[in-house]
Amino acid sequence: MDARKKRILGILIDDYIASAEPVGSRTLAKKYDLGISSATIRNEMADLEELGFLEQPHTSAGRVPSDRGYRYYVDELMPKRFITNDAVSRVKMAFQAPMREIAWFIHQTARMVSEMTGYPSMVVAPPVLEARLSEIRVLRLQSDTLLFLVSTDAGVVENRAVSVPEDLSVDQLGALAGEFSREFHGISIHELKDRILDPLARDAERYRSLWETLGGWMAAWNVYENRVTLAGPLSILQYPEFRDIEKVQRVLGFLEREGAVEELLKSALSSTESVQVMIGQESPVEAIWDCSVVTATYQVKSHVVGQVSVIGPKRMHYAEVVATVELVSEELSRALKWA
Amino acid sequence: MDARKKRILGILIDDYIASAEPVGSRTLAKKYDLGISSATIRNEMADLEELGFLEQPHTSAGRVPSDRGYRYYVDELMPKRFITNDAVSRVKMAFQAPMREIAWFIHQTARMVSEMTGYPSMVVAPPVLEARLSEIRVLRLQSDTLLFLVSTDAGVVENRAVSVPEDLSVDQLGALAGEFSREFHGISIHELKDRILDPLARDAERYRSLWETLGGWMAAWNVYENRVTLAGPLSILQYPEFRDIEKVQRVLGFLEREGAVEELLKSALSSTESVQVMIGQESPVEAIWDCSVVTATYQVKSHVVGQVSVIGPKRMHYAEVVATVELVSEELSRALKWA
DNA sequence: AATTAGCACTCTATTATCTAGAGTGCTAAT
DNA sequence: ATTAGCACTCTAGATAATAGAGTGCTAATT
Repeated sequence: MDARKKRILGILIDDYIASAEPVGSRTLAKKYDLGISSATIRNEMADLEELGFLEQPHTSAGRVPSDRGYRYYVDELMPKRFITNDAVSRVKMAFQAPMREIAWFIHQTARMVSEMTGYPSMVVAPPVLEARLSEIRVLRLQSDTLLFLVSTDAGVVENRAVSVPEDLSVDQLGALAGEFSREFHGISIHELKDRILDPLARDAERYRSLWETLGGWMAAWNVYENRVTLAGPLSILQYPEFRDIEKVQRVLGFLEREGAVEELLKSALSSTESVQVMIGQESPVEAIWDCSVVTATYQVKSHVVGQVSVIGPKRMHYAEVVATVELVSEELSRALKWA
Repeated sequence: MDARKKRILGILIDDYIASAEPVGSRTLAKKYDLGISSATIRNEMADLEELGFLEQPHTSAGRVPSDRGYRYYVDELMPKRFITNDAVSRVKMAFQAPMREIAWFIHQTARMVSEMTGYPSMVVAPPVLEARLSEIRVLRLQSDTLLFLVSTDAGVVENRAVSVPEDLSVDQLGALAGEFSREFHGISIHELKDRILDPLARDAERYRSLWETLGGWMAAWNVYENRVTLAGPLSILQYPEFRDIEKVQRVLGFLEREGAVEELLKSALSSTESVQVMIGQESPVEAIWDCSVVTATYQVKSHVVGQVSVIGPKRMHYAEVVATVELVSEELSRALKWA
């Protein structure tokens, strides 16, 4: 791999990323001022193909990068720090907005990433079910409605209005909240769920119907077990590689399947790199073998708690996407510091 | 329009809804036991075409319902109360789950409707910005974090954790909340926003930085100005009329455009019918001229506050969709009664 | 008078065939 | 080592041919 080969490979991939058309030697020679003829480029391209960086859709077409070619591009060739000041300030701004429930926050993040990159984005939320309870408060909203406010070490995760048939006084409410907080402090929501659902684990006589209500509430809480938010799935329709409806369905079907994306992104957690790129068949999931996935992790208290991810055609604008995803995940880590 | 014509029209539309293929006289005669020959059916079909209920894609193809044909089908021919017990219990169940923020609730509703019908669903949320404030509570979450809990006559709409630099005592907090509640009771969130953002309208000296924080919060609140949640947009990909990516983009592009759907559905508000069907070119929006939209309104305190809507190809399973949308909107009205 | 069988006609979707053009690899000249 | 030249390959797109489904009309039948 001499410098000229690298140069040609880099330019070819850039051109292909921009045009989506197989790149021929003549085009390359004419369009870019390489100082060598198309014949020479042809020879180099033949070498690059032999090395496995390029492939031909068919004998008389131009060349297209192989998975390995993209890999080399991502690791060695692509421009770094490809991000505008506008983007940086947009992201910083977004995370200065006041806090809300985590689910919503994650949702907005995914939207922003998708909008900025032009590809679908998946964001994995922190594992709320494993957060430790710090406090439970109970407020009276209306005569027959209580509001439960559950704080954890990951912030306020949940609040719910619950209709309670029993008539509890203000004092009783306070006592109830205190009791809850004491009894459940430090356990995870996951455990809380089990405890409340298990009739043996609790004093069944006091606040009977309240317990039952809470039980129902908890049982319905599995919404949260899906930690992944998908945003902007339709943006892939604009790319010519997704002209084929079948392909679109295969990919988007996978992305929409609950849990599937979470599973996929787990395989990106092992790396120590802050941003990881998964190209084509490097993915364990066949449905997305002609896609690439770029994933960054974010942290709370220096523990990885979630991921910010982008999916698109292998012909992806890697430099920009990597930079964006990295920026967002960093800012997200910062924004979650209050947790 | 004698009975036989109606029968033929009804069967033809049912068949076309199921098959997506133009229906010919021979097919009709063979597949359904009408007791008349294909020639007779041909004559009837020619009449129905002349009446404007059917049209031919080209001379030697079968017939396809026209907008007017679908309209007649929806108004007169289609089976009523087309809904399974399973569906009914699913919906009732869903609305028994405990309450959460309205935005989330609406989101879940849209998802359910899309899943049940197999078409994209749009749900218009109640106009939260116009709800009247009933109470504001302020809690301390952590030493430097306050939680604002805003109740309105449409329920708990919002809660936000806000970092407050000032060190307020418990008493001060209570006083603050009381002051807020008194001062702002009965005004809309819309007005609240204006008031807080206007530095002249308030005593600038007390809680200065708190006010500023709240101002920032309010300024960012325009998220809520988009009242529409879209769910399941990808489901249209499965229908053969959306084999064409261009068309998909045109329709989904419209659905994703903020405000566009809200605008469209406004035109369905005038009717006194609980469910309204908009067929093809009956829609004011050209982008969805080969779609149909089924919309039901829901109420709080017998005021219409939002809509539940489904969009799909004109060849839509109207009976089922109408029944579903009606059921969901009724249950939604019931569930929101606590407001 | 309504229905039906028969038939010529129309139109599309599919398949087969042809062609231009872009790109290649190889060879010989620079 | 590079490049010009050239024969060769393969696809995308255009054109032509064909089968088949469906129609409308007419004349026969009930």
